Amino acid sequence: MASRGRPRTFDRQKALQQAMEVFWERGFDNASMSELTRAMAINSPSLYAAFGSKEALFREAVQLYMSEGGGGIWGPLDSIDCARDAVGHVLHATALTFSQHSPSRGCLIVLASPQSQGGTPEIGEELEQHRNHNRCAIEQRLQRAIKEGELPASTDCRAVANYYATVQHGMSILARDGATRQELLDVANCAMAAWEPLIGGPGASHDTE
Amino acid sequence: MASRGRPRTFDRQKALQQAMEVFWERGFDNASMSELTRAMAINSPSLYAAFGSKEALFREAVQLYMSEGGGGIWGPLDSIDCARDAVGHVLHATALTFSQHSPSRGCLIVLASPQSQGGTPEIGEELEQHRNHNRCAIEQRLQRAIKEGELPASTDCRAVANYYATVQHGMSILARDGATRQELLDVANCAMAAWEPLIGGPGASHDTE
DNA sequence: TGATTTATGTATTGATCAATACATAATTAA
DNA sequence: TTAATTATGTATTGATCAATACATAAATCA
Repeated sequence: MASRGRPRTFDRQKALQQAMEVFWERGFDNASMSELTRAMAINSPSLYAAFGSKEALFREAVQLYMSEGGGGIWGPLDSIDCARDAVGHVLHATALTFSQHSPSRGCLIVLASPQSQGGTPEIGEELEQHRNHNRCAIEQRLQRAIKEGELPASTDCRAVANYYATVQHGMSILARDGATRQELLDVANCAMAAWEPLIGGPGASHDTE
Repeated sequence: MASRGRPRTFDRQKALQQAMEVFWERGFDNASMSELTRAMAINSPSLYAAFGSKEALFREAVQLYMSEGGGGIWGPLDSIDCARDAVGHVLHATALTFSQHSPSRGCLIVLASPQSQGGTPEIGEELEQHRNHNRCAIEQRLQRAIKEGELPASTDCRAVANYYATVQHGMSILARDGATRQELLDVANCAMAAWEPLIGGPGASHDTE
């Protein structure tokens, strides 16, 4: 089935990639249409014909972001057998992903519109959902580890998941403030140092001396 | 020395307080002049006469924010004798401060303009400086604790300070995403669970992979 | 008193925002 | 061919942005 009218003269996927970069660097509201069209090397009517609106373009950019950088961070959470390694991977991959550009860029999901009541509420709420989804993913991974006998049943999965999600979110700010890859990795390691005390469970003693 | 011309008909401090609330809820760029003047109950010429510009108003609002909420968080860092208690206080006070409004609001310094290259670069860079200042404050507090013999000389102050600053930043995102006071307190406690492993002395480091 | 100074309210400025109207170009279907 | 369909480039829309011009009001100073 060939397409009917005049064929598109630009690569839709490459244009989307460029748009994602702009949204990643500038956030949703700060990224202007003129900035987007310049980066995508198209005129605004072509953008609206291909993507619908700035908001729809952003949603596609978020999907692309999650399938690339985000995928490497959260994808393996369920496939890694050991729960500690799984959570450790999230923080480790976060450090690597957030520092793959220079200067460090942090997370689009966290930084693009951090205020629910901010500029465009729909966007803020959509990103909030993604963040909550990731938070729940950690919590469910911990609950699975309890079922499998890896963690004690007394583990406060909600609190621990909130904690690691908080670290992951905070790493975005640290990255944006110029942290190096090594500094981000160090933060990840520091955060994982809490693992044993947190899931020590009843009777598990970690006393020194 | 009495003032010369027509006296101001509004309370400058109360107006500034209202402006701070708007910036806190909406961020710098998302807070429009019409929104600010409405909250401050003045017209824009009065605002410009009293504060200079939107940017100058924001800087004053940041100062007010730091003297109120921020003061309670970071002020006692140096006056609390035990380093662990000092850092613990920062996270504990953060949990209380971020959840004192409903819904939870997080930190103006973190959320008002999280992207250095975002909307107004000068604002982003100013807030980045404040965040870096807080990060350094923790680091210096830890170095002091080494000097006083409370912590082993092998403590990686930079890494530990980055870690706790990251948690503190991440709590802003969690708060904005609707976390309750108890959830924020739980996160603070989880983060403090890493303290003993982290300052346990040489050879106590854990790697994630 | 009259001159000076500062604040206020109305109305508006140029700039920029996201989104389109419109005429034209390039393709397929008949 | 001709009609239908889709994309492109130029130019523009109304809305909103931060910031002011201007006339007037209310105070102090001489």
